[in-house]
Formats: sequence, C-alpha cells, structure tokens
Amino acid sequence: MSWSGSSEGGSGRRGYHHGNLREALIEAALELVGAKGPAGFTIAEAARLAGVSPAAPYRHFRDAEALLSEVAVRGFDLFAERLAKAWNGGRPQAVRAFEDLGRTYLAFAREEPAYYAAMFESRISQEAHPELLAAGDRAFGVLRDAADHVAATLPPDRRPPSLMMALHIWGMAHGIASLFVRESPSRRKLPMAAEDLLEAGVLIYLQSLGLAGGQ
Amino acid sequence: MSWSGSSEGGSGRRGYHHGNLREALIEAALELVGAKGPAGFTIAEAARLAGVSPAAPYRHFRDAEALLSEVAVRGFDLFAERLAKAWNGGRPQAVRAFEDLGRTYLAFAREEPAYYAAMFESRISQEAHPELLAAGDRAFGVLRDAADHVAATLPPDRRPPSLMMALHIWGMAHGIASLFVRESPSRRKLPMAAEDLLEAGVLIYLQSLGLAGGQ
DNA sequence: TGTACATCAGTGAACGCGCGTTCACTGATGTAC
DNA sequence: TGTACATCAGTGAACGCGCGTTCACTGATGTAC
Repeated sequence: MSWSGSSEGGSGRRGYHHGNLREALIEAALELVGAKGPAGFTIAEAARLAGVSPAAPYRHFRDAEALLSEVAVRGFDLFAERLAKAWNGGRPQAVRAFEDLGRTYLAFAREEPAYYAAMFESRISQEAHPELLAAGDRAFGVLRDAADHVAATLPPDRRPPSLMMALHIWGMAHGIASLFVRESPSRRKLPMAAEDLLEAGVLIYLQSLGLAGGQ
Repeated sequence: MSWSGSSEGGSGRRGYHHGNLREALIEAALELVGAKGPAGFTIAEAARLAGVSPAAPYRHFRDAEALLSEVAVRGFDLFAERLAKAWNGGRPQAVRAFEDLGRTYLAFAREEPAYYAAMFESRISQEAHPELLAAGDRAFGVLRDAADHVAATLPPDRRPPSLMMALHIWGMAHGIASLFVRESPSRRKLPMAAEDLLEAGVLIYLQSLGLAGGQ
C-alpha cells in the first residue's frame, strides 16, 4: 500500500481534477440520505465523502437542494424502470402483472431506502425543480398505463375510470410502504408481509370492479 | 405600552420563572415543525420562541428528540380523538361513519400539518420512546374497532378479517394523504378532492366484501 | 403573621463544532497554430 | 511533434453563524416552624 505516487484513491480520484465529481457527489448524497435522512445530509459532508474540498461541489450544484433534487430525479427514473419491467406490458396476464407492480413498489421502498427518502420524504419544492415533477410523472405514468390496460379488458359500459383506479392503487401501495416498510414514528409491526397485505387489498379492489377472478 | 413593571409578555412570561415553560416549549416546537419540518426545528429556536434562555429547555426535555416525541404523542392523541368523534360508535350508519373516518383522516393531514409531520414524517426512534408507540396504537385502535364493527354486520362465514380491512383502509388513507395532501417532491395535483378519491376507494373496497350497498 | 431555609427553574456566559459560502489562487487539460 | 495559451475544476483559507451542551449562579416559590 502506497501513500504517494500514482495509485488512485479508492474513490477513483485521479489528481488535482477529480474527473467525475458530479457523479461522485450524487453517489455520496445518496449514501448520506440513506444513513441520516434527507435533512441530515450536507454539502460539506458529501464533499468530504467524495474526497474533495468543501468548495468544490459549488462548481456542479447551486446548493444542497439542487443535489438532492438530482438524486430524487434519478430515483424516480430507476423506480419507473423497475415498475415498467414488473408490468411488462401486462404480459402474460394483466391482473397478475398489475399485482407485480404493487410488489415492486414495496420492494423499491425496502431495497432503495435512500432513493425512496429523497423522492418521498424530502422537502424539495417542486416549483424550483420542474424536472423533478416530470420524473415523478414518468413513474406514475407506468401505473397509469397499467390501469388503462387492465380497465380496457372490460366492456366499455362497465369500465371504471382508469385514472381513479391508478390513484387508488398508488395510494394504497404508497400508504403501506410508508406505514409498514419505512422507518417512522408511526411504523407498525405487521402480522403478515407488507407485500401480501397489498396484494390482498389490490385483489379485493379489483374484484369489486369485476376485474379479478371471482375467487 | 410599558417596557418595565409588572405587565406580562405576550407569551405569558411572568418573571424569572416562566411558570409554564414545558407547555410553551411544546407549542413552540409545534409551530416550528409546521414551518420548517421536523428536521428544521432546534431546541435553541424553541427556547427563543418561548422567550427563555437556550439552556432552559434542558430542565424539561433531555434533547430535541424528546420534545419532538412529546409533540407527536399529543398529535396521535388529538388524532385518535378526532377519529373517534367521526366514527361515533358507528352511528347512525356503520358504513357511512366508516367513510367519515376517512374524511377525518385527510382533514387532519390538511388542517394539522405540524402534528402530522411530527407523527409521520420525523425520524424519532420508537424504541427510545415507547409512549409514542402506545399513542399510535390508540389512534389505530379507533380504525381497528370501526373495521370490527363494520365486518360484524356480515354473517360469520362471509366476514372478512377486520385487522386486514383496517390495514387496507389505513394504508389507502395514509397514502392519499401523503401523496396528495402533504407537501413533498412527489406531490401531485388531483383532478378531484382527495376526500372524494378516498371515499370512492373505500366504497369500492367495501363493496367487494359485500359491505356497501350494491350501487 | 413572620422568618429562615430548601428547592429548583431559569440565567448568561462560555466552549467547541460543523456548516454554507466567498475568494483569489493553482494546476491539469485540451486546443490552436 | 512541440509550444503557447485559454479554460475551468478543484484548493484552502477565511468569515460569520447558529447550534448543543456545560456550568456556577441567582432569584422566585413554597414550606416548616
């Protein structure tokens, strides 16, 4: 192990210029948000984690909120990608794929707590960061399309409004994630897996609309 | 207007001893949490708001988290009280009263953002504050009892597990509150009132269980 | 009713800390010729 | 291929700030007698 010379630091630092500081800061922010929550992370600490002076981040981000917003945008993009993969165009069975969407929602909250916190538990103003709104819309769009698809399997006169369906399912998934998967003073132990609770709820809901097999 | 003499300050300060500092600090914390979120409030600022030196709060609270926890406990108690009033023992009609529960849930999120944030959006560890867990249980208990009552209107062989029902409704109510009522990077505009969205969702859900009138 | 005393809530000064932000700077990189 | 130069990413020192926490203290309150 050498302290001098040309060997790179563990973080990929290459010399006077970092080379990829923007990415490194986003990674650092993600790590810090995961550990301390969106309010617990600071520009200074992200800089330290990236192995750079506290002034360096200002070359890339206006302030802490801008950095956090970028993390949230990436989170939404990743979220949309995973949801789309789970939905898979409604194949092979629409209702089954719809349930997979729900499972994927909860899995994301469980496996990506840092992204989840940046996306749903931070206090970034949407007005100041319109790209955040757009990213959120892309994620919701997946759910919306799925609801469309599922609703369309019914004859037009018995077809529920798919936007409403999407909002109901989104609400239930998000509520269950917030209450039973995420850390919070209101978190409760469940006598079952959150995934199973959500699946049962979605099934009951869909049944009422005539969308899930009678039993 | 006099700067000297015996007139009390606006905050009720009575002299060297505050007289009711504990309460004043809780009020101050509530106000600050409402304005800046749970992470934005500090003991020092709460002391300033209460008109007292920064060291004074330590006579009453171990640290900021203890103060915040007390705020959350009171929030849960108020929440439980309002929910119980809305439910009103299931009178005059159980299903209708059940829907009122949902409306009250959202109304609380809307009208008491400071309490709501302390209860659901802060990072207090439940382990360190067991009284917080108990207060949350009392609030959930109202919903649980209501679900029991509603489920019991069905014959035993068609009766759904009331705990599951309560968790589903709680999840949907909480999700809709978090996504569409509270400030957050993921907040979306709704083409309808959140209360109506929730009511429709609850109705669809209850219908499936044979609990709400066919149409 | 008056006095001595114990209690303890609140003071204010002090400390060390980490943060955000600025600034003139420096040195690595890439490009024009 | 070599040199001069422009660019700009990152430096490091500095600043003022507010916070958490401690400490010996002070003065209001209540109680024993």
